[in-house]
Amino acid sequence: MSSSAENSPYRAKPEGKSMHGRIVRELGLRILAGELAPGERLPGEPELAAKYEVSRPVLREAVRVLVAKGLVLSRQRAGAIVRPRSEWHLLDPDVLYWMIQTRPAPEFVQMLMAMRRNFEPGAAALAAQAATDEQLAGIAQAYDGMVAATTADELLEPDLAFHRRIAEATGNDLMAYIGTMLSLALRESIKLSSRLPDTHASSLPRHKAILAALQRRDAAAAHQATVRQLDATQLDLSAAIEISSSRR
Amino acid sequence: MSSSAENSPYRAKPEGKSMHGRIVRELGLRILAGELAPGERLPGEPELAAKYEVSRPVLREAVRVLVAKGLVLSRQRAGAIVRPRSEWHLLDPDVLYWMIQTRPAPEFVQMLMAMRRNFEPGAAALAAQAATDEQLAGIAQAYDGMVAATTADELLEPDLAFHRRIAEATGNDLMAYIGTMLSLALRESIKLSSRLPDTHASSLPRHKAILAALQRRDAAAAHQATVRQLDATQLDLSAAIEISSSRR
DNA sequence: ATGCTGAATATAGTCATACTATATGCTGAG
DNA sequence: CTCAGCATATAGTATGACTATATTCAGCAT
Repeated sequence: MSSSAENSPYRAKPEGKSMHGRIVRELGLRILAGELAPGERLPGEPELAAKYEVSRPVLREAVRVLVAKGLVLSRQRAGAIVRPRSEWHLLDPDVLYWMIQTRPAPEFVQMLMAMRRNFEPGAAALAAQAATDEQLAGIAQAYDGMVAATTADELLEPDLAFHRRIAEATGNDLMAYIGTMLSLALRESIKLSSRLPDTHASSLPRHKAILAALQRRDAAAAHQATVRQLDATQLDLSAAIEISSSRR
Repeated sequence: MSSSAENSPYRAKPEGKSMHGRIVRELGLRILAGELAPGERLPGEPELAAKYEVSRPVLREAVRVLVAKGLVLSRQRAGAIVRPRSEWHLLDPDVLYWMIQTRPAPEFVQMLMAMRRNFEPGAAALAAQAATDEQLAGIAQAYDGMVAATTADELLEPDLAFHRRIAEATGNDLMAYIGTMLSLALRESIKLSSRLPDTHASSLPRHKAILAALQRRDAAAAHQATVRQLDATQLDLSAAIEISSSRR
């Protein structure tokens, strides 16, 4: 309002996205970063609206979204307070995204890998039993995309699709959702951290083993092949973390 | 406005909760029930506001929440359209809750059980390695609560807490979140469907085996004991479903 | 006829202001 | 010292107006 405000109240500053979207992102990141700690009360609506240079309705819409994601609790008279971490909807894509950006990458990747090791083998086993022919074809197609990739960068998307589609092929909506979120988290983690060494040559046969097991409808083999693939990934990651920490 | 409207615009009709909360619930349920199908465009804001007898800002806050949960996509000029099911945030507590209320119970419970079988054994194994003494004490306390229960109803909460706390004891926030959502889903499913036969006597020793393995820090045993407990639950459920379907 | 350009239009997005409802805290009476 | 009732701060709701933008369609040029 005060500093270099335009004469028109409708200054066009989309600044990437919509007004309320911008505020959701800023407040969400501040909460995830711990700058606004659980139990803490954030400023009143008029104050926040002034700070972000938006009207109160827009500010309220932003707060509503944060409430919807479990980050804050808004009560009359008391104001909006940050909820304890255990109440946050960590598997909301936005919350997950903010989490990636505010946590030490190695720690977060380790958490992701623990999730994968506890999720993907069983998902593959289920997919071996439940996948439709179309879904198997989709997984095979993702594998083909991996084969066609010539750089680590080109490998990323087909690789993610391969694992995500296996989760979808379980026929279990909740598992498919988890697969999608893992895929999202991995993508952003990798984009953010330094590139991994080229695992192209070593990872292809392991993925092929998973695909073959699925096509044979061999649940046990699919389980085992996925475990092996994750073990290999874990080793690659450990090496990469080793390198980046020794570089520092 | 028209039918039996009060003279004051601020008619006190909290009807359980806040205005926008009510609308979020109604629209969310209609979407989950398929009454508003993916791809379908829901009425414009002024129309919806009139229908639910609220002001447009309140209606907009409700739509924002639905957007935040991945159920709808709101674009200028085009209006708000229902997103495909694969985009919904199924592990959002509200979405999960609406899902429970709009899906055939047996089908949903089967999906939940598949999730549990693919999640809890591994979580227990991790908890055996990572749990703090306080967390182990909390799990033991939940077990004591199960022992103290005299009815199937009293058994429910300690039982849920037992499994949820194991997930928390993995030290992995994402797993803890999944444990919380599973707990929520199980509670509501059970409340909604007919009570299960009294599994008190048979379930106690199996839970004790899990607890003992955790206290011994024996990951393999914790894994195995959890698998056994889930197998038993699966049998109980199959029997219960058998009964309720033959009754029909 | 066909493809392109630009104006009309419908709809969500934003703003400003005013008033209400309610939880909290304080003050005074018992 | 306890409790009831009032004052107050803050979120909740309402109204009306204006803006921004994507879509659609008409008119023009090719």
